[in-house]
Amino acid sequence: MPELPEVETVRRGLAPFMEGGLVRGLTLRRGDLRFPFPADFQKHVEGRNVLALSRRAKYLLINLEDDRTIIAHLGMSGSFRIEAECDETPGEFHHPRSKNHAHDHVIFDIERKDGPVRIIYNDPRRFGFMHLMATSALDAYPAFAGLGPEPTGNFLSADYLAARFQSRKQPLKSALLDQKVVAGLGNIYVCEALHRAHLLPTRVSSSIVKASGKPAKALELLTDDIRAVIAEAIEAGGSSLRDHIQADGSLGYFQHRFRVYDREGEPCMTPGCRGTVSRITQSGRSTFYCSDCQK
DNA sequence: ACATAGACCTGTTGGC
DNA sequence: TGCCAACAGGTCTATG
Repeated sequence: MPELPEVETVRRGLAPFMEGGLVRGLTLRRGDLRFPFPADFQKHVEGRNVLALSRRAKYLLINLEDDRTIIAHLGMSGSFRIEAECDETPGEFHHPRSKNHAHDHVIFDIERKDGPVRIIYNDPRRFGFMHLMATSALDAYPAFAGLGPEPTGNFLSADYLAARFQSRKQPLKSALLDQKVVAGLGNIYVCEALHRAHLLPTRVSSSIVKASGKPAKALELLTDDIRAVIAEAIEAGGSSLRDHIQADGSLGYFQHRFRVYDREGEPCMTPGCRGTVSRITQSGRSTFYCSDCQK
């Protein structure tokens, strides 16, 4: 589920409940997710205030006082939800019936001026993980070394991509999935961006760079489309927050109409295009595209 | 440098 | 209805 826009939505949803709150309790329902939890995880976290929530690529960063930051990754199936205290029975929390509580692995009990809240991390497949770093040493976190620029910021440009693609024979799909090229793109949004840019996912990356090393027009368009796809998805996440947060407290899953992803056999949505969406496998992942309007 | 396959896990879906 | 294979939004490792 979580590519950059979903993680950003989770961050925005959690921030009002966690920032400025005190972690009264941290409950681990098992010893590990994808990796073991940090040694003395509770000891480092309990009794500390949450200063801020931020995000890098698909990583959620929970910054605590005393130079500590929790680095959380949601893997494929991780999600957070928020439970408020019941009015009638203080100490009890609202449990949405729709949720499968079997995979509630981590519980943050947050103390706030307006009452306690419970933040629950649920992850059926357990590909997610949580690590702990000194905030002052965050840059030394191995996964952050060599991470590409965020598609939301100014460092992603056609010139930058041209430099990265210049000698790449990799297909565009693989190059864009590489977190060292652009941080935060995943299978869905790469498919969507390439569809918007009318570029075949199988196309050799260097083919959209001119001999001079300057970006071809196609790469200029691709850059804009990556930005647009991500920005729109973050927007969609924002509206889903307003709609869903009261319903069951879940964060991260939101309705978003994709133009190609998971639409195999359906008509291409490019205006004027009469093609049909195809599915192929590239490096073990499904790729969706239209062979009529993507070249 | 690059591609592919497999690993980690459980849940959902679609075909028979 | 049941059963089973295929597949799922992410990374990491090993192997060619």
